[in-house]
Amino acid sequence: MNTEEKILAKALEMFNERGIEYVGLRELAGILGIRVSNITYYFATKDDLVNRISLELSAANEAVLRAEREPGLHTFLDTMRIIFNNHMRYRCIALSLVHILDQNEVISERFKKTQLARRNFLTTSLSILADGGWVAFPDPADRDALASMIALLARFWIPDSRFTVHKLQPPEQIRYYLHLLVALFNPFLTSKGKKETRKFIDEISGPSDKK
Amino acid sequence: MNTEEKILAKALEMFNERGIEYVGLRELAGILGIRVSNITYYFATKDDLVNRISLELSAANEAVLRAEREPGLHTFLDTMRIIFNNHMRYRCIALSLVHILDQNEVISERFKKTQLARRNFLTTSLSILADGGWVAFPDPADRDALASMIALLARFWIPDSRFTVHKLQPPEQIRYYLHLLVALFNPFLTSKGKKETRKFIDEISGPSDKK
DNA sequence: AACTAATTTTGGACATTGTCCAAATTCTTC
DNA sequence: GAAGAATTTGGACAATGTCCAAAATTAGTT
Repeated sequence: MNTEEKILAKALEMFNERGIEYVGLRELAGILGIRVSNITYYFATKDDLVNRISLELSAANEAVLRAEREPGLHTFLDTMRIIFNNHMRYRCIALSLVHILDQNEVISERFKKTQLARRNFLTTSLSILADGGWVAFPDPADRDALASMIALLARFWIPDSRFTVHKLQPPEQIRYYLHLLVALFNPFLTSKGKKETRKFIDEISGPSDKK
Repeated sequence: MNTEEKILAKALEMFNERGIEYVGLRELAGILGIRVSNITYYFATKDDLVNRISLELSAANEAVLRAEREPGLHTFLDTMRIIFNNHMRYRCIALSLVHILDQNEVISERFKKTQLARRNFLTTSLSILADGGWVAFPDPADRDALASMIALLARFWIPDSRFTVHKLQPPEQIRYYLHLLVALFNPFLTSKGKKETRKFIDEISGPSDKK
């Protein structure tokens, strides 16, 4: 592990724990046993460091979305589960998102593209799910509203967990919001869709609830 | 208008425009034609200033929730509309909420109480709406999920508007998210409920769309 | 009107932050 | 082993929020 990787790893760890804004470069350098200017050699500004970390998150998420999987509601939910796990691993980014986008031109531009791609993924996914008979939207506007709400949930469940379920452990927080995601689908599920959501719910609550 | 009020007014204006973190005390003082230490005389720390502003928002919202109004879906939606307007007037708070709560013990404690109260308001409101026949929840869990999603929407529509509809003017942004709020109710509306949501939609889109 | 006490305002200092740069050190390569 | 590139260092800089003693202003009392 070279210096650059050490910096990235420790920075992510500390940023997640205490928040990007509250970790000073001098403290980070101190813990790593190096000098501040050694950090700025690899990352000219703190923003660059944050940018790199957020690039890692983007890469992880894009890998998930690029993966070809059997279509269906279960697959869709499972994809979201993996994305939620990524969010948790890089939660410092989600927690400072507004702040970061205000400040960081590079991330801001990339984020806009990401948002468009995610929106496309969502609407096409929902259309496929409707065509395949997993869900049914009485009103076409229901589909768009669902897409908007899923996007909102995916974007803000991490900050929301600070207020709502912050006493829970991370795995339980993820479960809570995955349940909420399923609940969003609930009014539109066909019996075929219900079966897959039940399976999904069983899977995510299984590993820790078994006795 | 005394010095304290001048500081509060100009601070809110600048915080809303550029973000709390990006307005320095020296700049604020400069525009007001006073010295920095004159600000710290009234607000010992910047946090205290932010705290006061967020207190104003809380007071405005609590006044809305305390107001006795005729029960019903239309009243509920209209109450949310007023709250959304308050959020817009104090949008700097919503935009830095996570940041503020991490940093500011006083606001953080008060916020927890506010969240509980808001949650109570939501669940009892939804129960009343169900009892009154405006909405019907096939599954009792639907009601809780709806409450959670409304809470999420109310908490994060302002930051979300940065990403999604940030090219729109504030009034249109509010309309967009009020439509989303109505869409959340959509699957559960009775015909009685449908009538009131239609009326509400007409009202909020009327004033600017009339030709 | 004059004096006193309280309130308000000021100028300057302080520690901390991210950023920057020239010099010193270490590592590669031939 | 020497030359050149890559890395690391120490110290400086401006900007920020915070703080304090002194000056200026205002309010109240005789």
